[in-house]
Amino acid sequence: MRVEGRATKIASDLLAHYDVHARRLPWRAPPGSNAADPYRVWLSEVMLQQTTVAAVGPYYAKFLARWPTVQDLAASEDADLMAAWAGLGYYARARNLLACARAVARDHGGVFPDTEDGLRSLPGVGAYTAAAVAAIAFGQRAVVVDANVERVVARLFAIATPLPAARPAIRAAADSITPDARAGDFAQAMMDLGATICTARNPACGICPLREDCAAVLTADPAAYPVKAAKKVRPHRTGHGWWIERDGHVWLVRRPDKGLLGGMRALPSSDWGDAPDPTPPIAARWTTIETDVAHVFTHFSLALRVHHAHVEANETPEGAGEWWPIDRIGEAGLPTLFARAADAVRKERQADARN
DNA sequence: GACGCGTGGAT
DNA sequence: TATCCAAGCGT
Repeated sequence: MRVEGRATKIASDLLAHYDVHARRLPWRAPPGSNAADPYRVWLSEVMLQQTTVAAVGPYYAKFLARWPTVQDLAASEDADLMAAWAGLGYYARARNLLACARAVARDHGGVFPDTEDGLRSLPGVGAYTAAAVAAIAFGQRAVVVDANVERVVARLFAIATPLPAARPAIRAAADSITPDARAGDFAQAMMDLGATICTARNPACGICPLREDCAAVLTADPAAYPVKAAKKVRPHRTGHGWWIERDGHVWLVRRPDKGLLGGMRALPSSDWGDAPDPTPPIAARWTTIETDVAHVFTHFSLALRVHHAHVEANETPEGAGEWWPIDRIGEAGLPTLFARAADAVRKERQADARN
């Protein structure tokens, strides 16, 4: 439900600012053109979920060069896709990206649905992404609410209810200021504002184009919005990983599709539980690296104890896996935790070689 | 609605 | 150094 007056002023103020100050981003059509490619918009939106623009940049360029169309992506091998995504995090996105591309290719003739509902039915496309693609790629009026919009709207309207309980009110407020025309530009303008001016910490209210529309700027601390519930403390866990080497190769496994680092290549490892002395995947003369690999995940921090050993040419650990050439370890697509473990082994080898 | 799910940069 | 934070989604 759109309310005339203040809401109209907010949209026009913001769009006028956007026309001059819009960030130039690789996935954005040039100013004045209506050439937004749904595939590119969708690809960028999925990569940008919970991920910074700076981190996405090189991945977006790599993906677009390698898979220029949704059909190209749909035809890719799972392992290639997962390896290309390695390092970007939240790997369920990569699995859903491929599932979505294949669904578009198979069920929609290679053409993305142009409605929010149609988009919403695709794997990995939630409320935010469906609205963003509908607005940005198809020019439809959709209420696009991400963390930036939540913050900007909570401040514009000085919404004091803590998140996540405030979400319905924030969404209604966002709906009230979303214009019928240029909804895609409006959404991107809101996100630009949140990323560059109405930032989480130290917002630059002095140069904000919505300063005279904002309720929070009249308060003692605009940055206090949105109010958030207290966070839980992050537990710490210890795990073990094994570097099994044989004739210039290392044994890599593929992690189960569900759960942490799902579907990714990895070193064999223990559960991240409390098992003090887990059983190695193969009997060998193990050496343990002195310094654990420290890594922080969203919901726990981990100290990975890395063990390494050589095995004989006829030995192979039980279960599925592959001998991967160590001089091409960079191409294995290891997630960051295991890439660091591999680095730790390499460094120890180099140190040993000097002694 | 809560929880699980990565990573790296900024403060 | 520790904490916060980033264009969320699926269960």
